Amino acid sequence: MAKQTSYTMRDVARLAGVSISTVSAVVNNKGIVGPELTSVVKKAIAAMNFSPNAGARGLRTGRTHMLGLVVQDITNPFFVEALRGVEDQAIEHGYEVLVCNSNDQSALELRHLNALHTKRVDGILLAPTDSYAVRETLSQDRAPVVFIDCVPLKAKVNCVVTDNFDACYNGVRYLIGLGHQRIAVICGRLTHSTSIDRVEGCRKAMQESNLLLREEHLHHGDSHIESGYRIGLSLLQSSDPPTAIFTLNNRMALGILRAITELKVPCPSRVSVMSFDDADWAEVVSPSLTTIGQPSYEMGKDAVDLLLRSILPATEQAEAKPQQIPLKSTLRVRGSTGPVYKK
Amino acid sequence: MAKQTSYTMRDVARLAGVSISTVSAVVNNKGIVGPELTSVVKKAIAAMNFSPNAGARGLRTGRTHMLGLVVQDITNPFFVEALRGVEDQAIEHGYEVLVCNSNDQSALELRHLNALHTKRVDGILLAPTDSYAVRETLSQDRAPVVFIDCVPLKAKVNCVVTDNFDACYNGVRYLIGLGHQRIAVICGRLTHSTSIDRVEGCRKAMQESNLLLREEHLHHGDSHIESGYRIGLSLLQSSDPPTAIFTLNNRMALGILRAITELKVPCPSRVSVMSFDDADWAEVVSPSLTTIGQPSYEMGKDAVDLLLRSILPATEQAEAKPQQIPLKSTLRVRGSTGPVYKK
DNA sequence: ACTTCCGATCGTAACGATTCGATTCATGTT
DNA sequence: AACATGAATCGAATCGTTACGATCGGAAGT
Repeated sequence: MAKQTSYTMRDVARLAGVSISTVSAVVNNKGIVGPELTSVVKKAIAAMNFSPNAGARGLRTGRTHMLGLVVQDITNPFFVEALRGVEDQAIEHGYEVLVCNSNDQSALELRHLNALHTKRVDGILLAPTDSYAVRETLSQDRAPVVFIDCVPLKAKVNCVVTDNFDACYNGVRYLIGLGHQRIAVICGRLTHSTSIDRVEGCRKAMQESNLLLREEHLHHGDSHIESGYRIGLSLLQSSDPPTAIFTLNNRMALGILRAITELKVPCPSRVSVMSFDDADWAEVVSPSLTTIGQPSYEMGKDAVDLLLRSILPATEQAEAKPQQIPLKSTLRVRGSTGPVYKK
Repeated sequence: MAKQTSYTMRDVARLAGVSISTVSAVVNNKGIVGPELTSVVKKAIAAMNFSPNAGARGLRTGRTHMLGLVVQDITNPFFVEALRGVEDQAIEHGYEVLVCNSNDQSALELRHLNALHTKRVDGILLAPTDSYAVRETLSQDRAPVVFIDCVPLKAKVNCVVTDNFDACYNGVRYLIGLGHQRIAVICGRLTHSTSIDRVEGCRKAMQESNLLLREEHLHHGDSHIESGYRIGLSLLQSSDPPTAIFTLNNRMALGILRAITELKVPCPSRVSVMSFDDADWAEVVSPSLTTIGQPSYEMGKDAVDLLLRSILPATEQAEAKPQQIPLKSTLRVRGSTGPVYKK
């Protein structure tokens, strides 16, 4: 194996017969090097296939041009879309993205955050698995952080989130409008602001119609397919099953659907299903799934914008106070929801 | 904003009253520092919340402990699973992963590869969009590369791939066993070794049964949902439609299914559908989808192992010749395939 | 008592880039 | 002719770490 020894600016300088500083000036397009020297240097660079050592550069300049993205579960297409938004926008501004999947384990999340600090990334995008690792991270003398999807409880931070409360409120009102009264809500872990907001949105809609979101109708999953499946089975087999099921995440919706097909429960005639988060398979499953879609790609993009704003503060006062960028979700009615079944 | 100035080893050394070298020795667990000094230094490190600057370290040691992963399309769950395998295994060995999505554009792929080189990653995992950027990348004095999913045409390289040929051969034989004779194959771009192998596998199975894989039955998509949908529509509406459709990728399968539900073609009674790549929605779509599943998570893991082996050559001769690690796919028969329809 | 040796600690020179003040040289002004 | 101006180029210091040779005691060997 070649021992990975690339050329340095010194080599280029020697070949071109100029000083190292001149090479540096050319590489960084400083525009202060005369045209003929510039071309000589560029020729040397091309000849040697020189590419600057980002580590050394970062050491000197204090900027690494890397962003860290820490997501709770990369398996979730929602985060993949967000990742795409992040990447596209990062590239656009000359940044690379270090992707970390914390796999719903806050210990791993913490480890990732520390690794990112050691790598001296210029900024961090964080979709936290819980809010506890956060205190560490938000300390001064660490890179600025933008939260996505979910904000740490009672803390003022930069974040990009969707209108979870309103979206669920509207979703449940839609179900109630179809005549449903026994609505089961399957939520993720309530350590997430996201889950809390969504549940509260549901609760408000139900209260307005004098329905209670009773404990027995609020089910706690872990955002994964299996838990949706398990809860779905028990729900559908209970003596007094709900007429509508609202999962607060699309992985769990897959589990519910699996339970439904397995038990051959007619949907939506016997039970309606609605899910948070859209997915590309939503139109193709049987029946096609009514969802509340979030603009996840936008979320990633906007988050990078916000982050870069605090990395490169244009005006000194602009970056003073934490900003929250709210995005709108949209209800996409498909085949899995319908009027309530009358006995 | 805090101006992102972390403590350095000098600061720690001063506080602990020792030399910088001693701090370094402690940080790296060299085991040559006396127990009492070690504890003093560790205390100082903790007090200052010191974490070493990876850039400086990399500059000195020549290793960055970063791996680059370049995938053609992060939207494809197959690559997400592979990514998970890569991450888990990388973490395990103390590496971080720089994820790059080339979005099926080879220009972007090249840009990513150059960026990774500038960042001096220790190794690269590459699922190429086409084989042309490869020559650049495989040059000496660049980091070692392991290809995943797809190998550059006629080049001996390190790679981890599945048994594309055999899997398709077996898949088509299965369809033929069900009585199908008019089998449409929808392949991705034939610049991929993967696509080529798969098509050849199909071709062999058909030839053995004296069927020809005629040009008109080989359809070229671009691996995305839309192209599957478009091809599906035209196939199903043709005057002499195939009795079975085999998509060589799961995104296109979604497109086919969309076309089928839209045209209300009974499946599998009128047309059978089979797809390469499993997905978590495959059991839930209507009808559930017969697939050939690849061990994508394993692929990622194995690829990292192979890569690390050429980064840290244990014995000098071990890393001499390129290795190919082959993995097995498995046919998962579900509801979308059945006996051929008799008029 | 004198050397020898060894373990623990320290100083310093890299690593490869950027930055900034110093230098050079040609031009324009008086 | 003497000097100021300014553009183009260069040298040296610096960023934070690791690696390696030097140093310094004290224990052991004779």
